[in-house]
Amino acid sequence: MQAFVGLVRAHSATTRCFSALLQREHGLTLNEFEVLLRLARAPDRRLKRIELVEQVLLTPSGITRLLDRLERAGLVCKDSCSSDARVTYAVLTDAGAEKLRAASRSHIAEIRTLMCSHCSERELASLAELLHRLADGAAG
Amino acid sequence: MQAFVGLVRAHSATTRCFSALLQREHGLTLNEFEVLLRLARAPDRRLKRIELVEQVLLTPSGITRLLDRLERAGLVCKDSCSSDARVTYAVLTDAGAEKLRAASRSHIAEIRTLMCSHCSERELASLAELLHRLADGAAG
DNA sequence: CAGTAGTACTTGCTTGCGCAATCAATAATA
DNA sequence: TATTATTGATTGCGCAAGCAAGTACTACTG
Repeated sequence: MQAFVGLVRAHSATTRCFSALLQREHGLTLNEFEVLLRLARAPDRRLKRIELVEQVLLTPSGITRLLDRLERAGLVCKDSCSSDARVTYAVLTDAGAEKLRAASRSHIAEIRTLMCSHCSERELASLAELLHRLADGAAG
Repeated sequence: MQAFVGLVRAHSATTRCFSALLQREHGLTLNEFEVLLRLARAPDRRLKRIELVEQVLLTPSGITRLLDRLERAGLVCKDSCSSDARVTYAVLTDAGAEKLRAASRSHIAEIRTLMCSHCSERELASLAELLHRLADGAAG
């Protein structure tokens, strides 16, 4: 129970920190940043929308709108699938990759500072492990 | 970094789980639930708005609106402060206390199930500790 | 082949919340 | 005592995201 309250608090505290910074400096949401990150790591820098839904834990409608915004900004573009006309891919553009690089610099530095200044390397590792277990438990 | 991604994922996964249930069964947001909880624990079941801002980690405007909703629902009422005319207290009503009791039953059970089924008692304790440290680090 | 499920997205509507600006009341300074 | 800061709370506005309903396509079943 305490753990859960901690989770909610830690999330809103850190999130507000980071998203304010991301927003101000690069005009990106945390979720948008994560989507760009996932795309950058994906083969051919492309993912189906439904894969993003699972990875970023938004609802389908959330993903649709998020990608709309990124597309309007030129950071991402759509592509269709030849084998299944229902699916549309999201593809990271060069501009998107560049944006991600720029945002990563300040953002990741910020995260490291905050996280590391309060926890040891070892603690962070176990924290990450526990959280992933929780996330999978709740979503899957 | 992994820890941070885990934090975001774990939060949105668990949060969506719980808040969907709370919403459906009791018409409460997670934040609303937390506010009711804090009020119930406070002396005289009353807190200044600013105290809630700190405890629940919303912005002042968020608290104002949240309390508006709770007030319309009759779960909370306002009270003014005799020594400082700027502050207004939020006071838990009997209906609010009753609502909290009802919601707690299912909600807390749900939380325990999810959390405990994936982590040991010991792990949860350290998780809670780490998260609180992070939250305080980011907010304070 | 129909016809029924099921899947991948999209769209309209609503909501909760943050930001910035504002007001009112108190504290601090001249 | 006047004036300026500071603090607690509220309000207008905008935005991200969830839900529910709808569209388009594919896969199963008789």
